Amino acid sequence: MLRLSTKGQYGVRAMYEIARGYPATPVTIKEISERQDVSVAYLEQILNKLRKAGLIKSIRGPGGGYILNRSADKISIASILNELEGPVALTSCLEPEGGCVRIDSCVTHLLWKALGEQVEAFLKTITLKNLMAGDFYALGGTAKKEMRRPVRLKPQSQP
Amino acid sequence: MLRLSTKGQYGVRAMYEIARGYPATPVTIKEISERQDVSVAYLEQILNKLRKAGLIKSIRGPGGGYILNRSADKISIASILNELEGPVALTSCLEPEGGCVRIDSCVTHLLWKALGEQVEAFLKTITLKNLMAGDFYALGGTAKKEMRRPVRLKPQSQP
DNA sequence: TAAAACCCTACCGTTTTTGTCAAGTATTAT
DNA sequence: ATAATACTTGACAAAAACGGTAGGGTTTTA
Repeated sequence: MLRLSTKGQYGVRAMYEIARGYPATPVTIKEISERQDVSVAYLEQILNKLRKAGLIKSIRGPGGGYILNRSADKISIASILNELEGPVALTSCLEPEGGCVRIDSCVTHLLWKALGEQVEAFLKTITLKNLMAGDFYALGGTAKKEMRRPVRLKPQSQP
Repeated sequence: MLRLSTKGQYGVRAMYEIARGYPATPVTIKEISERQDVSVAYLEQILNKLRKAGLIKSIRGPGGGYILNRSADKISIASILNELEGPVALTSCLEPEGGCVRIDSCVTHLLWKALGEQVEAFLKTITLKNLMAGDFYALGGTAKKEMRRPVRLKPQSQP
């Protein structure tokens, strides 16, 4: 469940490559394509969106390519995915346009909302810099035990 | 991004209705259908899976219906969604069968893995009982501020 | 002025989702 | 017994989303 589209995945990986050239070296689509094994045409679509969103800027002509529009520690994974896949909205009710007729009677509404916020908060915390530095690996290792109870509910009355 | 399928959504809502009858009153598909506004035929598919998974059991014949197989505080949202949508796997790499060729070189692999674990942990914490009791609303209200930093990364060196 | 490189939009095959339909089988109240 | 209730199962189909491809631009610079 909860699959991330390839667009989002490729987008983050592309941003990673672009970040590696920052601030001096523009990275071409072709280079990204080769390093991350994604077609040029598909990358064009993805990078176009990211450029319009102001996350990267492009330099045309020979010697051109893409560079970050701000430093890597100022670009969160959330901001990348938001542009490519829209905001986290686990149900159609929670989409910006809304449109849920039964919010009041819907028991699960707040559940999905809370989960969405949890995810968004997580992704906001992590930046391209984290991804590059690999201070990320802590999550898979030492922090694992901690991660087993990341939720703050009122204490449950369970024996 | 990250849409939950209707099967998962309806499944949780159906379980909620069944939980309301626990332990004395079997709840019929028709009742669930009316209360949650989901077609009987579709519910049949969903409840079938949940029954095979041992979350509920069915009682046939007149007066029959579905009842929980164990108490509501022993059934997590995660267990429901897992049966209906499979485990959280944000990328195909992370599916049980695996199949990722480039794990070593994939910078984002651990990121998606960590996020998936975060989500799963969240859903495991919340039970049908929480959903019914509404001690859930804390998440939308008071706990909101807390939820803005649910991630435990090593402190980032950001000024 | 030509090559490098980005820019844009349309389209299309496949898969997944979201169900419906039809024909069962089991159980029990009467 | 038997009719009514209710679950069980598998096939199938419309519609949406996904995952790209194709092919034509435009801009910049060596």
